[in-house]
Amino acid sequence: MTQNRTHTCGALRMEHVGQMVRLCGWLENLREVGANLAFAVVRDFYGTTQLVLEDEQLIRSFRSITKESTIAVDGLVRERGSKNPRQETGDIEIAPTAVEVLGRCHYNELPFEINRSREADETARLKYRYLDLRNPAVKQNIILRCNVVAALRKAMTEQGFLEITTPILTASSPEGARDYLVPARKHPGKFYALPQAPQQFKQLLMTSGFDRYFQIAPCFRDEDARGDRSPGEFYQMDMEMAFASRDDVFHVIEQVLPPIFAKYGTYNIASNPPFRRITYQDSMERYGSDKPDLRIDLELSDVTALGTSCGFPAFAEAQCVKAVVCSGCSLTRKQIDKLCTDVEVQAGAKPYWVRMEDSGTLVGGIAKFLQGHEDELRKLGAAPGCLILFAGGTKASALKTAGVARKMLGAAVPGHMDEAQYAFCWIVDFPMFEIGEETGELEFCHNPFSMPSGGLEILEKAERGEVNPLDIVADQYDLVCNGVELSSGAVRNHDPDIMIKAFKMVRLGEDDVRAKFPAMYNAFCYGAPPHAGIAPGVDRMVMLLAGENSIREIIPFPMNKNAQDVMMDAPSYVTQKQLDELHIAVIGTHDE
RNA sequence: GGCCCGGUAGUUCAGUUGGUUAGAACGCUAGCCUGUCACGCUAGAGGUCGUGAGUUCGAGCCUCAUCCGGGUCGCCA
Repeated sequence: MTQNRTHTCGALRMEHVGQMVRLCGWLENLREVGANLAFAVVRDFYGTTQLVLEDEQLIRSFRSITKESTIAVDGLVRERGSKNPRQETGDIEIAPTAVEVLGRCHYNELPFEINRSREADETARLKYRYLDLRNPAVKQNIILRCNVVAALRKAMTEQGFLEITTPILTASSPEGARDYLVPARKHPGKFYALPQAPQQFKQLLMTSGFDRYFQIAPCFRDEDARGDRSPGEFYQMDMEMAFASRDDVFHVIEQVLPPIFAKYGTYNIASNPPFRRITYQDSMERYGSDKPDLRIDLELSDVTALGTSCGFPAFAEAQCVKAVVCSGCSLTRKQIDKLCTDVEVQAGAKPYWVRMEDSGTLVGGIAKFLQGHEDELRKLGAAPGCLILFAGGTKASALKTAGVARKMLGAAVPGHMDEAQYAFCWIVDFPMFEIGEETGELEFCHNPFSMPSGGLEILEKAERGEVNPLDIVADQYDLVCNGVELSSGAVRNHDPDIMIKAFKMVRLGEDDVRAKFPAMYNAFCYGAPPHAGIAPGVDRMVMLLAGENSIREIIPFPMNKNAQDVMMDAPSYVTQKQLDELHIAVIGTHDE
């Protein structure tokens, strides 16, 4: 018996009735409904097909095959006696004449039931990921990912971008995340690093004249995981354009992403491009976050004057007090307290609350301090039936707490969030510098590659004391969708003079610039084009499109939270011979 | 690294104030059943209650320690 199948398990329809076919796949189920009648289900990548067994001999052979074994079945396509409208092949069934086991499943109990694997323990799913992926619902996310990556490649190529691969083994970068290091056998004591991003290579490509580059780029960062952040490695749709401005980058992204979201997404796009642009400062003031979820219709109000003067002790010394007014709130006192506690867990500070009764009087929480201020609150939108949350403290703390409160209120109170859509926006004008928490000195806020808005001139003004360095913004931007930071990008600083001046602001000299980014600095001294780029995260994009909350659902072989591959048992110990070759001495392990 | 939640049958979970032999569903095994499709019915097997110590006449339950998992904050130029 050869194994060449004539059809897949998702292909057969009424038009095939009467044909002899061969199907290959996994034996999913056997239902015996009588002494001489049983039904089996065979599954492959494309779907499932029902087999009808009407012969005692045949039923006995199927009974002896463990579920999830792979089989080849020859048989006649028949119309079903009773059809199943929920199955794509539900009009037909196969009456097998022969069955052959191709790969026996050695276990009659699996670590979890294939079709219910999403409910199973996650460690078991990851350990037996090859079984988990047999579940059509799990598999579908991987197919989605493949389609999205293919669509990105196609769209970028059509926009005139070249996909160019950059090295995986490269130099450790001095700033940013922790590097993954690879010992260099031929250079004892030296290490390669896996790239945190192809940042420097793509900028070097710009100086070479490849003026439209992109890459589905693997990026490696040794930082702890999150629900939306896989440990270790992730992919970005990295792109860069020469002789280009911020608007050119926005235009490309607004051409490329919306059709992909429209075609592969679970929801509709809230508004057509161009996407709304919100300055960083505006976003922080109005949403308490630099990645606002615009599906929520709530905004923050500044109530610093009221908060510090109303007599509420916790706000008396506050630098800033923010309020979120949420109309139509039917939460019970218990639910409000729970929400405030949840906000505290995430934001580090607790919000305070009052509710406006139908009569217009304030009750609950800090109501007694606000009595007599009802008119001021009404100006912020307060109305009978509304809940108002207050957050006060340092400006950063008040914004963060109010921002988290806004998100949680939006999710908890019906009518304030239309979940079933994709709401995009650009966050622009990020600050260039900040006062470091540990050093108390001026530091780069994000990355030093961004062009300060105003160029050399603004830095010189800052140097002369005419401009506060903290007011300088970088030509840097984020693409945000539904409260998820999809992407970060910038107009790059391609001018060595401006670079040196920017580094000087944070007390670093030309030597430091040369030492930190030798290739890029040197290259820029040979005539560099102005350039700008961005790098949308592929994993997060697919996560949004799939409507998943865990990044692990859209990665083919994810690691667990502790950066372990429990299926492959990585990381693992290596032999002494391997260590010797690499000139590595291990001085201690956790297992000892 | 901090904080929160969890760990009981192959799987998902319940388990009262600390009190007899630790339960259910699904799965598995056997039998019955001629149109099932989450098939149905009957019976059965299956448990170091994460690990260690403690309190107690008695611990799945209380205390301490420890391991593992998830979430979150720190971190992520």
